[in-house]
Amino acid sequence: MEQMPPPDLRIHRPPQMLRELAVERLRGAIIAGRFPSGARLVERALCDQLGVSRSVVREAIRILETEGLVESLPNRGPVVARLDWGQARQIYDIRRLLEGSAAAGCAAVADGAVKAELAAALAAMRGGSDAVFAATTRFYEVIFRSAGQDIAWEIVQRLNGRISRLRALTLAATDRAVPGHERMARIAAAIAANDPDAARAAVEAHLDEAAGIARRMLEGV
Amino acid sequence: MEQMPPPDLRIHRPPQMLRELAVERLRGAIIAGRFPSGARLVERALCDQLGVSRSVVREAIRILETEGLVESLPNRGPVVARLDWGQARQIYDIRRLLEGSAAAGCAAVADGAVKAELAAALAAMRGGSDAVFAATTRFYEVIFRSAGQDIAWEIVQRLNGRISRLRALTLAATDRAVPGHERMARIAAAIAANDPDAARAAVEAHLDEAAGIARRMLEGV
DNA sequence: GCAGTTAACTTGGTATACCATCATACGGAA
DNA sequence: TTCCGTATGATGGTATACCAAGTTAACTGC
Repeated sequence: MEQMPPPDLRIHRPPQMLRELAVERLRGAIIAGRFPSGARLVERALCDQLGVSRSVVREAIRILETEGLVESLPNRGPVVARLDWGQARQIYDIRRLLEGSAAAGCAAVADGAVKAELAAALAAMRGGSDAVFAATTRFYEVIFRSAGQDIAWEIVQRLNGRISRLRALTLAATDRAVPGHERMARIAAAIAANDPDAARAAVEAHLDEAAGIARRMLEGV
Repeated sequence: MEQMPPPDLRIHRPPQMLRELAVERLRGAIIAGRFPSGARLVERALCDQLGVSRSVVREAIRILETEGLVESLPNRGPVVARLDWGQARQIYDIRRLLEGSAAAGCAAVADGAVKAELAAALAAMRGGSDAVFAATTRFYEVIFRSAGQDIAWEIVQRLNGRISRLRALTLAATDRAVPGHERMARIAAAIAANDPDAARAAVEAHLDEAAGIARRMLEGV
């Protein structure tokens, strides 16, 4: 006999650990530019601002360090990492390889469900910049996961933290939302047509454009 | 007139932080198989074994977590991550992309100094497995750095932590040291000839062979 | 034999204290 | 006045003790 599934009545106490929340807060603040490049991250001050203890702050900083958002100088403590065009170029190059490969792999195996999810993410991109960000993330996650490349997806997400700082400025300066949507629609179309080469080319075109914008912003300064 | 480079007289006080030492010890122990897959990493026990305090152990575990060597279950604590062929395959795929690109980039720009360093690393591979490991690392570091791909090098190093666990078994089982040396010599030759395509092909052949060995080990079980 | 309770252990988190180092500001001597 | 040394404070790094919540396992009573 099939039992009724046990109803999930749990209080849903945040299963997220305090340190994860701290990481997200800090990462968000850095990406949003509330901590400028080179700013010192004073532990005790962060404890007050986040309302957590030093252990949590320190572990969070270690994690952000591995993401390249923070770097610790000996005897000086952590500071917000600087981002120059040399680094951004490398990151775009790596994303070009990884996302291109994932899009090709996804196009090779995409079935109806994958295509529907991509279309849904694309449709969800109407709205505020928060919705755009979430939908974009979802879009790429579907591509990577369906291509069976979870580890590459993790790497790309970590890399994105570093260059997401550019997005804040990009969005503030130019309204790139519409062309971005267009580019992603082209990627989705190539995947819908199960055309790996076209998918890779679309991804690379998208990234080349983004890299160009980043370059103008970072080199112009 | 060329000035003498300023002599480095610094006392060289261990600039390494305790936490870095702990990370290296733990990583080494996991790679060497002293902590089997799935084993729980009890914080207080590690404090005793490493002779450091909980703060250090916890931060070290966070770092190993981002390397994929450890994963933390809520309310259970950290355990040694399991490595299956699905993950290893993904890692080899990513290395194929990144190392292939780096070798091609290196071959495109390599000058005499780079070629000499590669030859030196190759020569240093005579010796115990420690020397082989160090020389191999140095070999790839030269390739990535000379290609201007420091960030990709960091990523590859992090990924390598995960599959280095295989190397311990590989070396124990088969003596792949000699063919490995041969493969790397072919990479160095392609770079010495400034032939990017050949360099990429040599790297990919090397990795395909390594992936094949890993597959037989992980799928056979 | 089995169910329910309890006890021990572990974790995540916090607070606190201590030390070494670095930067700065102050004060005295040439 | 200027320079040097020192006192002081801020900061990071480390260690230790403690608590609440959860898991695990044993134990006990039926």
